[in-house]
Amino acid sequence: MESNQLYNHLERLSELLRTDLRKSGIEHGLQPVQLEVLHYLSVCNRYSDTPLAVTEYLGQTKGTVSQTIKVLEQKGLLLKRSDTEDRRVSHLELTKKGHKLLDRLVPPPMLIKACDKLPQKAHKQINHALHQLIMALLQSNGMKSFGVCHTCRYNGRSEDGGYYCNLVQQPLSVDDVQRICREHETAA
Amino acid sequence: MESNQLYNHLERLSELLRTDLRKSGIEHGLQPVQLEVLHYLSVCNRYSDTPLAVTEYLGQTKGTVSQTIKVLEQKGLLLKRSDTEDRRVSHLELTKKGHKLLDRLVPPPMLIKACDKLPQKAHKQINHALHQLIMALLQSNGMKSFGVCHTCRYNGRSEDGGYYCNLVQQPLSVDDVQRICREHETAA
DNA sequence: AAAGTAAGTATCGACTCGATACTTATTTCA
DNA sequence: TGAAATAAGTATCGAGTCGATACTTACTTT
Repeated sequence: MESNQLYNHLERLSELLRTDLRKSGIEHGLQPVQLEVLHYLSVCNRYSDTPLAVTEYLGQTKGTVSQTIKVLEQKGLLLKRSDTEDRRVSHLELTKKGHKLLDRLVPPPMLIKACDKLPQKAHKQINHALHQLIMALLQSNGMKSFGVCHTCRYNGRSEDGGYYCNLVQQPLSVDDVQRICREHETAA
Repeated sequence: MESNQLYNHLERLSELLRTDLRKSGIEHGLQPVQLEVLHYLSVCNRYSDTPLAVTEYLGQTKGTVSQTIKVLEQKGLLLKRSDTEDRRVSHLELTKKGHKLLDRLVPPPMLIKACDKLPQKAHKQINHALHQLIMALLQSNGMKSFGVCHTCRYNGRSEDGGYYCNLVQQPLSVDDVQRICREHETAA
């Protein structure tokens, strides 16, 4: 069984990460899943900052995510605003307090320490390997990729040379194209 | 910040794995953490099959682990036996039912699918990268390695040519040296 | 306008997990 | 040798997770 060893590693890694996340989060009254939501919101684009997008990203139900968001809002770490076009939709935005907290906790200190000791080359290899694995997982299970616009098949250029999304038919800034989008589809 | 991208990947991977584990576990009435305990017990050696070892491996408190184990015992997935030498200590052992269940759920189908699509070479690279990362994490944070006896500094040979552990002063079988030990220390 | 659908919320129950206090067994050491 | 310290594990509590279900509100379809 080839995937056995791989699973051993993944489970261990996952457990180490989660334990560390729990430990550093608890000092600020945050659960692992809450940190994950904050982190996601800090890297997603303006079409992907809704509760539903979080739901898809985390693979939970919308009820569960709704709870998590409520708590984060009460803690003053994020702000909820109704969409002006479709009032069923909410947009979530980190507050300054939220950003500050995230900056201190993510990436977790444990990981930073480990990275410092790794040579540049190993670092690159690991990053590449992880990316490859994630892609394989998503593709072979027909899941959304949640990649950055830059690598999306809908991403193009407008006449003035700027970036342009052919799906939502909107221009994108340089910052935009480096953010995660829930509509992302890998370029062919 | 070099570790940022790495963290993005790790968090995503961890989340994907956990969601899948939750989904497949729920069908058998098992939580992710319960599956992790079962899996650990299936790969650890006879010095590492105690509640305390599980506690260290999962990075939780002994109270929490005690609960988890109690549930698994009630479900008939594992057996608890008192140590004959030190009656404070319990040894945990998967039942046939436990082994059967684990065989069906681990590795998770999602991962198996992904592995099938990955070329042999990529598979090896990913495995190596993960191992390297785990080692870096454990070393730079002074944590127990939980490696297999085969790679331990205490592992040696006895006069008759068999394996021998210089820490517990006991001979080890061929099967033994491929199992995870809580006393494991990386060879110098 | 009515039915259908989508986004999000409210509530409930089973479960996790840390904290604290406890029991029992072993070790230390005066 | 006997009391204190320590170790392994359990019991209990409370805050929080998470899925299921039912609901509200808003948009879409026909």
